[in-house]
Amino acid sequence: MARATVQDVAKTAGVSVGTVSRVLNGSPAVSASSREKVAGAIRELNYRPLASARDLRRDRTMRILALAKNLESPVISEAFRGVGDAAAQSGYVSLIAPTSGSLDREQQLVDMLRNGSVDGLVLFSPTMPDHDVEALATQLSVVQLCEIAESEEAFGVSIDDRQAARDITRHLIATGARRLSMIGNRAARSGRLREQGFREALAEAGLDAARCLFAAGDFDFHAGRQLTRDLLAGDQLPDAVFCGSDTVAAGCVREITDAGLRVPEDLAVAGFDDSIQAEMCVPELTTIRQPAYEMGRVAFGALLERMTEPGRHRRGRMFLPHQLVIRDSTKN
Amino acid sequence: MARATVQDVAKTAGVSVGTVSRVLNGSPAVSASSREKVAGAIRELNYRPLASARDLRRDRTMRILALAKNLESPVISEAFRGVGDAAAQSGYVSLIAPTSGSLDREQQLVDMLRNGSVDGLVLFSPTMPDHDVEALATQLSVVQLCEIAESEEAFGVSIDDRQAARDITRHLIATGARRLSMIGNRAARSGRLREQGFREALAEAGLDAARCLFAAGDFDFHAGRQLTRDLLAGDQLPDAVFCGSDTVAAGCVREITDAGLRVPEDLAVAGFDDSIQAEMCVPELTTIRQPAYEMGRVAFGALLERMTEPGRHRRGRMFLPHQLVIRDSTKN
DNA sequence: ACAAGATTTGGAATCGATTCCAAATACTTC
DNA sequence: GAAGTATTTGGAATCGATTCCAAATCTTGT
Repeated sequence: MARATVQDVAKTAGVSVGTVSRVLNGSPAVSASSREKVAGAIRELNYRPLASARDLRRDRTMRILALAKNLESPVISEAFRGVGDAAAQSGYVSLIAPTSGSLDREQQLVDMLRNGSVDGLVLFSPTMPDHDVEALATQLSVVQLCEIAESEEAFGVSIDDRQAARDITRHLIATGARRLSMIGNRAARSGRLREQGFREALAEAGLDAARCLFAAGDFDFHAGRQLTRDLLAGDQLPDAVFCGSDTVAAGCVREITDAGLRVPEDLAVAGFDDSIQAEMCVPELTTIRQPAYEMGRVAFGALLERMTEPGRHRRGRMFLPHQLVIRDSTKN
Repeated sequence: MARATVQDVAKTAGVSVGTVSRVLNGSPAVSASSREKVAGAIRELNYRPLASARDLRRDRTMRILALAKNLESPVISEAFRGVGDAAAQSGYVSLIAPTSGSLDREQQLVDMLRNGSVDGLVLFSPTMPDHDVEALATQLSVVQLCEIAESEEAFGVSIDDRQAARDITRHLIATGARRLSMIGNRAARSGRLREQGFREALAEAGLDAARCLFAAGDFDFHAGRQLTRDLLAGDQLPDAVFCGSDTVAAGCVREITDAGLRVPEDLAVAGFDDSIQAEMCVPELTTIRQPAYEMGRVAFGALLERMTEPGRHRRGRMFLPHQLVIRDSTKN
């Protein structure tokens, strides 16, 4: 059996297509009897309005899409829950797709916004250059989340990564660290800001950074181990390491422990994100908590504004407050 | 400026809409000169065909959707990469959405298949009852991945969870365990199969299960800790614990270690999935590796078949081979 | 019972891309 | 250069839901 159409429903209900559509869309200008007849026909035929026809006529889809390099990150996952819940409350469906860091894949997905497959886009970790993000955001309904391009025009929601890194580095210094290293990710926008904050905290304490290492490829547990191994192979050991993520910090702690050193007595380690990894680690990690869920809700709010009020176009970045979470991987 | 249409392109190119469409779709019946003029107009107007209009006319979207309870699971994430890569090779875009275990949310997303927003559906961990999965799969293009409903009609790809659990339990027994406990998840279809396999391995060795515990809510690190705490509070300790996931096993190991016992000397612990958690754990976990990426590819293949050949409809389950990975959390 | 007003209804036009058919043009071959 | 075939083109019909307008029906007050 082929799919039933609004015509079929009209025929079996003995009314016109106009009336069927009015029932479908809850128009008040329908008599109770018509409403019933239509409802009956819909049930009988198991009818569903075809999305493409509706979208074509209405010129919107009530769908949004989020793009992220990968979906495993707890922060992204949590932020996307926030987006999804806020979206649902406004009648939108939110979907997500991983780009795997491939420009082609990202392009293909961004095209879904260009060709009207979705009404809006949330960018978690764009692979395209900042300039392209800016161009895209000025033309269409786009909001950035977590990783924000350097641009006056595009709008984005995140924590103040620089300040957060400064806060946690200050904490390391306050607990007695004097030779601080960092394991960072210069490939990420947020990673560069965190490095900045780290260096600022050192500068304000009149300290110089000990050897800092930056990931070449992935920024994960294995990278954390490898970079820490390199760090430990150096001639003078640091007494604290600030890692750009909890996962990397977990690798760092593991490598230090395997080398027979103690955390935090010999080396303090700090992470970032307050993901479950921070709690799984032994000792548990001092880290920065991001209000990811709330960031997602706020980001959707801005996107909704952008989608529904063609005039308005927010710009710049919006910071939500982060929180320093002190655990056993740093001295007290 | 409003969006350009195929009409606009036709006008500026000085050809008919038919010709524009033919160029768009790579029809060979177009002269080189027309092709060029159209290409020029498209560039000039920055034209993109509107998805809803195209989809309406073609009666398909070239999009598929995957649903999972949550996206953080490394197995799901990896399997979805497989789906995505295979889909891309066939010109499909694949999206994913988390249901958070909410029936309403799941319903809303499944409706995207019903109303033609997508051509096919991949179900990772349905919240709806098996019976509904079966009904859905017989009517529309659906394939299950990892978690498979008990149904003859619906098709699904997974490992043989029962056999895998049997394999790893046999390994525990082979290394000397005699009092085996399990920390499992009866809420999941795969969890029930794993419990079955666990019990079968015990039975064939003539052993009785020691106290087994099952999660009430989430099946995560914290649940693993809590359930292990309960287990250790019992009067007679087991000498091995089989956990239904690496994350739970990590919680289990942590709790055992914190209680001053040693893994594997006092208690051996086995996980499941071979996620990164298994390597982050100290000691690293013996576990079962799932060929998640390949499972994803295979699942998409079946889905494609279902979407394009209306007659064919695979049924039953397809198993891909798992692998026992032996690490330090069990004796050798 | 009739006019004026309110409510409900039918049906055609519309959204934008695709496709089919017939017409037009180009190319062979003798 | 004519006849025939092959290539290219224009344009109308189509997909299915929504919406607007005019017509029909129902209320209400007198």
